[in-house]
Amino acid sequence: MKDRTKLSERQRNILRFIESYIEQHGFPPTIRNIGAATGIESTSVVNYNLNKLVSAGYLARESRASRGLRLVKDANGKSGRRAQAVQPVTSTIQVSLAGPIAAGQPLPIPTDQVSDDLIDVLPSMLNGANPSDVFALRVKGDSMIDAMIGDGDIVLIRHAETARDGELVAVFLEDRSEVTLKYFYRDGDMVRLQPAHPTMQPIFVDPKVCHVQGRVLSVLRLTV
Amino acid sequence: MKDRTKLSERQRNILRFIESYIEQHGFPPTIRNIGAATGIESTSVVNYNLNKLVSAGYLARESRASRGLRLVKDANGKSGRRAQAVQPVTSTIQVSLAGPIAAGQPLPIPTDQVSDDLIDVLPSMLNGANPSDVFALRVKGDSMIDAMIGDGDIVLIRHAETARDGELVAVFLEDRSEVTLKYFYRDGDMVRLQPAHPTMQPIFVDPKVCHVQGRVLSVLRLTV
DNA sequence: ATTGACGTAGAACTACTGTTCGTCTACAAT
DNA sequence: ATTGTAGACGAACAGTAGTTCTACGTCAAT
Repeated sequence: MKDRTKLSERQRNILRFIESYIEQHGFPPTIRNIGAATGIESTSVVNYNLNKLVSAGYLARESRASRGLRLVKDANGKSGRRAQAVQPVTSTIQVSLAGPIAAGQPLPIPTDQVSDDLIDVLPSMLNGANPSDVFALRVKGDSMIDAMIGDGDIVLIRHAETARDGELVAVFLEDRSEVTLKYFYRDGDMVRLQPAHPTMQPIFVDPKVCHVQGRVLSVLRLTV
Repeated sequence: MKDRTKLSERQRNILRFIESYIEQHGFPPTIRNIGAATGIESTSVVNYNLNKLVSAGYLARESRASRGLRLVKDANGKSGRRAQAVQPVTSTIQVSLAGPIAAGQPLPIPTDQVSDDLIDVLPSMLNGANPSDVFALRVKGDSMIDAMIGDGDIVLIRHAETARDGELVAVFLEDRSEVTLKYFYRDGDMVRLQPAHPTMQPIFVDPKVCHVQGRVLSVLRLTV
């Protein structure tokens, strides 16, 4: 672990100032704020020392973002966090959380509503999908239990009209007029919808009456 | 006290976004950040709503300072929110991802190993648990399918020796010498372990031979 | 003496970001 | 129909703030 004594006087001052500034204001200072407070005339010098502090593991910076500073360790070297050199500053993505799935009702189109609940998800849960194509659905009831999805689970779905074999999709079945989540397979001229539970029988339907609404990217369950 | 219902949907979204942004980044978002996240095209509209939030007592702004925002009350109207400065807040929490569950093998103790895989999770998935008590487990095989947990799922578990009724726990069963995930209930002198699937029968075991390893906080599934 | 690493300066440059302003719509009151 | 208000939009503007570049001095190693 880096020793605090390796920091120069200036760097300690800077660190101390950032801490107190954040405490006072609720947001970090600018480079020029720091300079003024620590008697450094040149912004480049502040910048230089800031970068030093980053290397030493005390700070994280967001490039080009004004006030893009974050304390990682305090001036006493306490971090409470592990090695932390590569702490990925992963940002989360907000996707709209549509109301509970109601049987017999097609899934909502996410691009329309802007005003419903939002949840944060990790980019990794989107599997590379465009965030704007993705929406979340809170599952109500146990009708999806065959797909190992239970009451209260949140599923992330990427809008799609088509599906490939083996994908877990949300499909609207005309004859039952309901939406369910099933594994999708083409089987000759028909579509086979396979529940996850091995003891359950698959459903065979005509592609004409089976409308794929989207593909399930991931499932989130908080067992509260 | 101002009523939260006086805020428009947009304003609530904005507030929520600011909160999560600060939590993620350690500093507040810009007006344009907010707009992008809440679907507002115009900076002036964001500015307008920001001022509304200030009047409503949810925010404080520092004029002309970029990212000059500070939360005064959170979106639920709760103030007393600690100034949120000194503690570096990281967006995601890293928990160690232990190897696959192997039957007959007690769960590993997370505090020991430092060097195994880490995964990022959202703080919200920890349900307030202390991150250092939490570890992740990748489930192998379909033995947990009764608990709606399938092959490849990742479960977040908080270490615990005891459990309360209704909690989904990881238990080590001496007589079978295996670890499984089941819903935990005390039933007289015995412990009833209830599978999630309604058609499955519960297991009754003696508390002496049933060791709770931890409580499942959440389940994560990426349907790749 | 020469070199190179390190810290410091100053200033110019570019980008980022808050502010302002004219315009537009919807809706209720006049 | 007219007016007023709240909310929204987009573009332009100006102030703010990070980055880069050149230069200078110190100090230890060569």
